[in-house]
Amino acid sequence: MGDRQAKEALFDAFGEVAKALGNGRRAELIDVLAQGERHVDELSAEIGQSVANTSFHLRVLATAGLVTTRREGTRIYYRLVSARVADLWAALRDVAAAHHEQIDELAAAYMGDRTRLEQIGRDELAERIAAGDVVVIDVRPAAEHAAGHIPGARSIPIDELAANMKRLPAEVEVVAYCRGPYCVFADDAVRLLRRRGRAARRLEDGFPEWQRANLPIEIAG
Amino acid sequence: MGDRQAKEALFDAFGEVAKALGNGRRAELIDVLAQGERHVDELSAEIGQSVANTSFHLRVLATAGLVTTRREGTRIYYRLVSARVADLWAALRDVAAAHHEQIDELAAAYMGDRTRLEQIGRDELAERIAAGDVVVIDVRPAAEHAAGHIPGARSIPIDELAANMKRLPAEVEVVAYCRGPYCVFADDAVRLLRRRGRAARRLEDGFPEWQRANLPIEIAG
DNA sequence: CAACTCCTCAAGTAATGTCTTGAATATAGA
DNA sequence: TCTATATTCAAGACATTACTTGAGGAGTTG
Repeated sequence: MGDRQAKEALFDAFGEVAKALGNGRRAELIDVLAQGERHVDELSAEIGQSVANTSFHLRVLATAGLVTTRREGTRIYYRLVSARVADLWAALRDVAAAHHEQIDELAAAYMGDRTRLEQIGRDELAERIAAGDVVVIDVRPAAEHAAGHIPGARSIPIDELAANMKRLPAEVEVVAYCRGPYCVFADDAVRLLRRRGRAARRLEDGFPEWQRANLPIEIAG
Repeated sequence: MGDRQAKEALFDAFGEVAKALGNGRRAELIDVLAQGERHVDELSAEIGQSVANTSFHLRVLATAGLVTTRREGTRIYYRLVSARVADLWAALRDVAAAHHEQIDELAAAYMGDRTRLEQIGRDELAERIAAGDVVVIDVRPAAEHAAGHIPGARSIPIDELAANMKRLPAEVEVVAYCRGPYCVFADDAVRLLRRRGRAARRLEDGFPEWQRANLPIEIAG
């Protein structure tokens, strides 16, 4: 007790959890799973890897105690073990963004120029929803909307936005949201809407952050 | 923009930060540095590694943007880049403790039996300090006390406690604290005090958590 | 039960991580 | 300037990780 070997084993175990997050593909998986459960095939497409490799990474995450599974027919659905895992992911992202200058450049390369993109805060959006003078669109894939979304938000995956734009009520501001601060869907949606002359902003961050702020959510509606 | 390659680069960068924490020795370093700055020689003794290897691990942490340095004469002091890093470390520890059953066993092997060890909450301790009916002892190494401590706490490193016990005022409860939930010093102190018939409890968690709870601290007093 | 879908497992390879040893650098003090 | 101290750097041995390919297991459907 209290000796070096036992201490090493304990801290190695903490390290194992960090190591599980220490791979870009696994980080992407956590980011997607923070939206809700998904099956392996979808996840594999999401991170652009083979199913075998995706399965391997998911097992690493499961062994580290970060994700768990549920079988439904031939499909196996993965989900985060708890909301704390999403908290950990957010903390990691925040530290990385705050102290790793490179992140800014990489984010800019991935997200494009965001300087002219206006955002709306969570609390303000909650008020506007209550007042009813805003249309909220969820531009994530339909499966993520089904797994949980902001109350009243319409599911219009980014790929389908151009075709469905006319069905949005006129003369009302549109707020788009997606997965989080590093998700491009909402940015793309706002740019598209503005090009077509609509008033549009993106919600700060995304759905998991809305949920973590204890704001109301709706499931499969 | 928005393509897979850019997304991979961004998430790889997040992964790099996690990877920096993904080693038991580096996790120990973060845990120690959460107490305040320390120089390489001390850190090397703290994690039981060669100075060269410790220096290597510190450079990994620095490259990941988690720690930074300050030179003073021939010594180089390392510290966490910001309080957010301590938050990240706490989030990691919490997730690990909550979901990785093995942690419980490893913690028990390292910490010993804690079932009979009473703790006192932060808020309760703050009140008791204000009321003046408690003696608070900081059983971490003196360097950590010097880098920041709970107001009024006496520095009595665990090695020196047995020799200094008589100097503690009689008939007053003693509260010991150290580095955090996985630090053995306070446990050892409480066990020693109780064996000698003193009323003693340990503070829940440790100094970094006290600081993160925005309770008052004192530096080099 | 045969064919199919979805997922996991095993083996292999190239790349990366950990720790040791010994040399090199930077600063302080005689 | 010489010496001592504190830290970093470089090279190398050894273990681990990431991804591919192909086979195998589990459940469903005809």
